[in-house]
Amino acid sequence: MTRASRRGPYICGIEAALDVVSGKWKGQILWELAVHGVRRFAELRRGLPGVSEKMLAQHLREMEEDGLVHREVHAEVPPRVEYSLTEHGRTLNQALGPLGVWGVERMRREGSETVDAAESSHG
Amino acid sequence: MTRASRRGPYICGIEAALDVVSGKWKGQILWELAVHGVRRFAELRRGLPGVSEKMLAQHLREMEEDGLVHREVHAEVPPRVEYSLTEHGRTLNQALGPLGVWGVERMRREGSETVDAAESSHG
DNA sequence: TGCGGTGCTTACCTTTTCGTAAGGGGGATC
DNA sequence: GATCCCCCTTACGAAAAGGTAAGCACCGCA
Repeated sequence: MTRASRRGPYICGIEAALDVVSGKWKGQILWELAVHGVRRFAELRRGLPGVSEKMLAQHLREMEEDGLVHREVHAEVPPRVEYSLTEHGRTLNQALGPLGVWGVERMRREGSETVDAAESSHG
Repeated sequence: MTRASRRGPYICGIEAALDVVSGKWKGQILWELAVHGVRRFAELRRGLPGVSEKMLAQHLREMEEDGLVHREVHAEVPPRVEYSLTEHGRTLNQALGPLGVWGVERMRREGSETVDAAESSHG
């Protein structure tokens, strides 16, 4: 797993925060959950074009460990698993707001191809 | 280099911003430059315990490419190279503020060892 | 004459991350 | 009865990131 560097002693808050969001899909997962409130595994999968089941499951597990995501398993058939943000996940999302705005500015500066949804920065 | 994924088409601003700060030492480099204004290579090296010359040079070059860092070479003997933040670097640093605060909160929550300077979150 | 400081670069190797493909157990659907 | 959906897990391998060590060109200092 990625436990080697994670949760290391951090020099500053930025490190501690980046450690939790660094991961190819974590930003988008945070976004999806912030926008939709509650999402099932397959819904997230469809919302993140290109993600593999392995990476999605892995990221979700790490984010759960980090206290960002709440995972609720309904003992049904077929099994239903619902993901949502915890309070910490929501505050993280808010803390990411300014960064998202900065990112949109950067995209604008570089004239990089913007995918339609980018306008909202992060929620 | 890391050009493979960098500057890819981004889905949201967060991605565009994270792309620029993700890197083991970039947060701390940003911090050092924000605190001290101008720093020489060897000063940065001393300010980032554990960093190798290779990684420092590589990160600085990437951050220069990304328009965050200004590099000024003085044609002297011995050569003197000074690094400072550009305007974009400074605004990025500001955008990271809330994230740093969140990170400090997280460190506090987890009772992780805090290195003294962590109190200031990121400047 | 040799060492240390300046600001890097290069080669090589390990660690971490990500992707691909497959399987699995149970139920519903065709 | 075959296939699809659900939510994953495992095994394997490629790519990216990071670390180690050495070298370089020049100079001041002892």
